Amino acid sequence: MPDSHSSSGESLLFLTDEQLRQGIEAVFFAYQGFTADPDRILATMAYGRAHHRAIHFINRAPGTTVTNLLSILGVTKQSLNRVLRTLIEDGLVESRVGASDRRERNLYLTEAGIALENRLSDAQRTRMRAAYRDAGPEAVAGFRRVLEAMMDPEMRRRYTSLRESGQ
Amino acid sequence: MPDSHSSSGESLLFLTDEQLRQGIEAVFFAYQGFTADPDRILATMAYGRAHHRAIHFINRAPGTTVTNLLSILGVTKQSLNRVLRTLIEDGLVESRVGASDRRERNLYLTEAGIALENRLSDAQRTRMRAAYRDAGPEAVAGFRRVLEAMMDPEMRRRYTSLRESGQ
DNA sequence: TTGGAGTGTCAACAAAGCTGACGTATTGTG
DNA sequence: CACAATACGTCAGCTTTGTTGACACTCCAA
Repeated sequence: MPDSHSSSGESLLFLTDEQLRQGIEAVFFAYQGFTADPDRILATMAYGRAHHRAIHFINRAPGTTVTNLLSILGVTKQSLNRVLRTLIEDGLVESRVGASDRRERNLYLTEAGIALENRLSDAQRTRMRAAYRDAGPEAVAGFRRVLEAMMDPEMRRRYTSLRESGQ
Repeated sequence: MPDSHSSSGESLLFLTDEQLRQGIEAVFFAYQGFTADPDRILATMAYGRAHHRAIHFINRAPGTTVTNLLSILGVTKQSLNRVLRTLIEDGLVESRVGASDRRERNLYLTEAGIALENRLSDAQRTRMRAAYRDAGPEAVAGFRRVLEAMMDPEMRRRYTSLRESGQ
């Protein structure tokens, strides 16, 4: 994309360190809010954010493999495995031996897993819905555009492909 | 709550669960990118994200008290104290007895602390600057508006007052 | 048949959060 | 002045979630 702002003094002014700092702080405070509601629910169980993330992405891409989940979450195999094991033991996640490649494990949420996922994402969606409503549609489009630009290229690729498969 | 969008099909469509889910995932992936650069720098020292946050807000509001920092960061006194102690021992932060109320401790960055803060926030600002540039000024305005709406009211208050004091 | 990929697991450790309890100044109040 | 409350620091112990390193097993493909 050509730089359509190079002739705009406003655009230069916009990128002062102070403006950038405010953006950084906004991300920090907003992320606190973003995780607050699921965290409250998870705290009543023996689960944490790591469980939430695993449940979210298994729900999002049922049948996903462990390796794929690892690359999305960006943690080590050992760390994910600990979380996954408790979820399987508790009957929230099912691990099926891969059909074509039997080394792989395809992960699925059980009924109970889906129920928890709904509780968690309902809470999170409610906040997002309210924020979107307050900010308005144009703001949301900009919000999404900046978030996407903030991602590492690798993660943006994963995000984009998830988005395409989801709809 | 009255449905203020009943006359706008587009607005209703906008708030589908699928759209909200995409926003949630975008926040997750963007936050990975957001913390990646400082994390890389901090990993070369004996520091982590907690140190970064403390340094950031002490720099932002020099002379702030411990209690104030606690409420901004949303952690316990014990947790913050561990971080603060190492920063003071390492000569990055100075703790001065309060002038008016001598129970308080006013926190300041030292020269070395300022130097580290600059390294860390330069890295983070560079990414934000690039994202802002890619997305464009209107997108940034929307970005900021949605982030603010996502915050807990209490945090939004703190964010707003920081913003005012900063400029 | 053999190398390597995908998976799981053991052990040990670190960062960073938490609760609870306690001590010490200092300040404000009755 | 006496005493309660506030601000801060600290000790001890625990949890979650991340990390390395090592090793074993299964299975696919050359």
